[in-house]
Amino acid sequence: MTEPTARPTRAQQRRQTEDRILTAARQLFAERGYDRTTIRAVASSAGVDAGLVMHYFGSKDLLFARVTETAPAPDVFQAATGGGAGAEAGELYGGTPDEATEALLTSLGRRLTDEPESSLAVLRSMLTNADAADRYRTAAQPQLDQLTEAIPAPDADLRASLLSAIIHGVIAERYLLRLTNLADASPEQIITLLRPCFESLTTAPADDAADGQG
Amino acid sequence: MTEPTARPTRAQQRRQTEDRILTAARQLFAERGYDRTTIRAVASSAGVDAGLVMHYFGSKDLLFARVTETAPAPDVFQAATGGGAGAEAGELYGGTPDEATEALLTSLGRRLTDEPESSLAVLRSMLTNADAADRYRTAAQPQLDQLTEAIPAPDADLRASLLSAIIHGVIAERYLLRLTNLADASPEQIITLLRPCFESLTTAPADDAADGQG
DNA sequence: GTCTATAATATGATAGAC
DNA sequence: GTCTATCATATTATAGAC
Repeated sequence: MTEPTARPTRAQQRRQTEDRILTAARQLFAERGYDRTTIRAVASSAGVDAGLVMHYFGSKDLLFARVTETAPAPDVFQAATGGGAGAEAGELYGGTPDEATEALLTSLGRRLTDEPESSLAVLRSMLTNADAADRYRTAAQPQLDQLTEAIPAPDADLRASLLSAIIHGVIAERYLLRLTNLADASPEQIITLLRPCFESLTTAPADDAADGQG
Repeated sequence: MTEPTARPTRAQQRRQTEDRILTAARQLFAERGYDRTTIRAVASSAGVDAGLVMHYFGSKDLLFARVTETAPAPDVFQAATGGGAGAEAGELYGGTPDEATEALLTSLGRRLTDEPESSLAVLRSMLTNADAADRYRTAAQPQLDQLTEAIPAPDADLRASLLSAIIHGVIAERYLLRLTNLADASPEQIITLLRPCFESLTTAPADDAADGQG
């Protein structure tokens, strides 16, 4: 029992090093994508040896999985439900089209302010890495379900997919391609310009809503 | 002069083999992206040796450049101007917002029907390859300029960028990610759903148009 | 708990044979 | 004009030393 709380235990030490590695990996995967990020570069950036990274995470695939599994699935209605402790993340919310629009815009506003690096790692890699693509599909599905639920139209699923694709394009060009107009614009500017666009997709024409599945 | 036109000249033979290699490369770059496409795989797919590919194109970078330089820059107003021999590709066209919307939708419709593989090669690779990213920026610029010209608003450049980002997202999810809803939808369905969205971005509110740059 | 040494493989590129 | 052989390098991954 020498120095009961002074020095970190081996487990704490390991956890700390693991975190440094994960942080370095997250950043590099987000900046360069899966293929162009090497174990060596991650280790060097974390100030450790490449062998240690392998020892802790087993393989590059598993390291990438650990980095991207922490990516928060964007909950469309997180904001609309007040963001309190009440609503579960996966819970479906029978919102109106207007609520869906505003919730989606709020969610987009957060992402335009500060998109998590783990999400950028997925977005950067998903066109050339099957695991990343799966991760994206899985993460996007609840959002798609929520939107589809809220859109009163026979083609609600396609409308939801278009909304998702639009957000994908905007985030990709702002953060990954860094096209100047989109990278420099304020979240508010973008939100304001996209609101009518989103409204048109969440709100179906009157006859469409009454229509059949054809 | 034995058999003046019967057998192909060496130049013709070479050109033919080059074309086979380019076709194979185009397809593989579009399917797997730059990094995951190997010279060996291209050669094998073209039915030749890897050394020959290097001999003809010099390097992998140059091969990719040859594949992607043939990607047609989408001209927004190609359709609106009648598609005849009159308008140059780079010529600016002082269209109205409504004309811009319809031209952009027509252009998108073509791409939703049959996006060229050389464009897909660029789109697939541009998040992880600087050359591909430059190619995309260069190809998108004329379209952005045309759109900005046609949108009567102080934030016309941001509106144009958003339109471009939206198209990018839709094309990427349809062809590269192959998300089912977007991959299965008909061009007409997508066009119809996006028309109001595009209209809202090309058409500024009345006071905005009269406003200053603030 | 961390690092060194090395295996096993794959790649872009080059030189030269036929 | 096309292919064989090879170089030089870089990577993930493993085994074992300290």
